[in-house]
Amino acid sequence: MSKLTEIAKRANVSRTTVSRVLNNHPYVKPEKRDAVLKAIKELNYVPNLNARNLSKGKTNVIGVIVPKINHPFFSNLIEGIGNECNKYNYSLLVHQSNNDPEKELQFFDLLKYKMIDGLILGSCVSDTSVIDELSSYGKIVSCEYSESSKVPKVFVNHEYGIQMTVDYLKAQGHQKIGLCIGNPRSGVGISRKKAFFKLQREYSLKWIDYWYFEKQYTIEDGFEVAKKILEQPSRPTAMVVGSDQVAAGIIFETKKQGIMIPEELAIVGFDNQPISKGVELTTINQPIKEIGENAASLLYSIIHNQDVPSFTTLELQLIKRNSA
Amino acid sequence: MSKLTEIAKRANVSRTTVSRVLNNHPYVKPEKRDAVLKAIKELNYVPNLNARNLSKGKTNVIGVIVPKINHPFFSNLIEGIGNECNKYNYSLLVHQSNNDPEKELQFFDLLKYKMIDGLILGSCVSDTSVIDELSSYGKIVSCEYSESSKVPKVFVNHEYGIQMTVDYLKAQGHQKIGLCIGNPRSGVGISRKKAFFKLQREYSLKWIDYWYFEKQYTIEDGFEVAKKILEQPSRPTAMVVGSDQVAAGIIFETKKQGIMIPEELAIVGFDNQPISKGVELTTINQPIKEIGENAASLLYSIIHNQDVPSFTTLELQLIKRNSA
DNA sequence: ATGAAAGCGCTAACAA
DNA sequence: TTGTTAGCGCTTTCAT
Repeated sequence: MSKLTEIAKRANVSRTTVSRVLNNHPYVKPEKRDAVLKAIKELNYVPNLNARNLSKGKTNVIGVIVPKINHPFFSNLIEGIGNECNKYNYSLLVHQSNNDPEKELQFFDLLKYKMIDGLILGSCVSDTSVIDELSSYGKIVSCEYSESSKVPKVFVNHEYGIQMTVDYLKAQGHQKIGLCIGNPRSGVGISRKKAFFKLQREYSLKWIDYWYFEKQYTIEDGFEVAKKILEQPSRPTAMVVGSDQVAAGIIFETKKQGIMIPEELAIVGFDNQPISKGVELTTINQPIKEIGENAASLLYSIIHNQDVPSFTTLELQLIKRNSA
Repeated sequence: MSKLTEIAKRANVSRTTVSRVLNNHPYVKPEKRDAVLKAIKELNYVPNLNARNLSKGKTNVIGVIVPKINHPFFSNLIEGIGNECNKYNYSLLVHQSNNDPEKELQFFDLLKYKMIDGLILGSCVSDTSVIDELSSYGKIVSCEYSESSKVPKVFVNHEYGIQMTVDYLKAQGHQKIGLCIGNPRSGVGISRKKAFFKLQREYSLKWIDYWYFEKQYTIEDGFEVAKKILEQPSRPTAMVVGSDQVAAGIIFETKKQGIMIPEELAIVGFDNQPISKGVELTTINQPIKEIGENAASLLYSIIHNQDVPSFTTLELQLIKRNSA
């Protein structure tokens, strides 16, 4: 494993010159450059990034933390982030927190320890104070609403999304509307819940506590939710569901039991994932990939000390299909 | 940003001792250890992983390359790998290749450059020679069949999977069986294709070239495949589909057009993804997460110079539902 | 149980 | 345009 010094020797130049060639610096005479390149070929030289990282004080790696990779929302988000990283020649370190604050802290250390140049919070349950403190160690961007004023945020207006769906359902005469969300402690969960119950009171809709479900993420969770809804003595006539996966699960199970959708139970999802087309789910289109791309691009900017807006809001859109 | 030297000074010990405390080495007197710990607290010391990585010659990071993160198969695989990484305190660098050999090479460099301690090939289109050469720079594990003898492989027996489905369909009297796969150049694609056509001839099944589809990955791709099948002058009576997503898409579209499944068109998928339950898809269960976990665990072993089997085969299982 | 000293391999400020 | 030199911050061998 030959190192830079050997290249320098063989090419009869200084290590600096070799380094310059490696980094495409100007001010290197073509002859020398060629000599270096030749030596590199001959000795089969391979640079060592750890040395470079240490010396430069950066790694060209950014991290992203999500509860779980294998969820369409997050893998979509990561795809967007990853695409953008490719553009900048950054690598992407992915960590699953499982919504466990301990695991989050563990990953945050990588930012403190200079292993990553920046961090994207896909979703995060840690306190604002934790994020605030962390932000003094490195650059952070959040993909959801956060109280922390030190972190640029790129997200969609979940309140507005909820408002669109509730208004839409109300306009169709629904008075008994249930709610099903994912993690109630994440930024997204908090916004949606708050928005829903605000409207719920404002419009004086009917309400029974067991019309509320949380921590539901998958198609299979949807099966269970559907079962619970259908065995309730007093059913909602419509459900606002924070995830297309869960919504699809509800539809599958509901139809299986012979209940008509939307006549007996209307469903509105969230995300406009491919599956929603399949089950003809009315849903809120959310530009997930764009959120990821934007987040990565913002992070890149702040790493390079450029100013960025502290809020970036992307548009939501109601997609009408046949489930409501 | 205080560094190790300052801790040493403040605690009145050598840097070596500080390092020992940091790394939980034995042979440190409790008093000294406490003094060091105290200094660390007081100075708010934060270690620098790049320095450590350079010094130790490893990073505790492994990489995984997949065509696309946002596909249930791969995000599931990554989840498994990620879970296992958490156990070993390894971090996971994820890269999307888009099945582009260029992009693969780019990522492979990280192994050469010592940025990652090992590499998992989720799916890869590079030549065996590339992988062979790469393996002299670092540890690699593949999650699919590969010609390279230098790389331990953990995978399922795709030939057997195909055999099970074809046998199952044939036993039901199907003679016109179509095939739909993903990337025909990946290890998985090659195996499945070969196995299918072998049986196809062996059983003297009927065949028309337009019963074959490749590069199909998503639900939406499934819509298109279905449309194409349904407008064919001579349709297959059954389809073997290499992905539950695509299979689900085919089912959605087919049903929409009022075609009966499985009576008019039988479908068998592959993966046993959650969606397959929803659409009642007959499919081959593939322990994706376990593949990921196994791969990560093997990689960990070979990084630590332990011997591992060069093939690890996981079991496949036909899950009968209502689509065939 | 502890410390001195020699790395790990590359970069960059400065001088020439 | 090039080289000298002093780092980057931590680990580890070896001697004590």
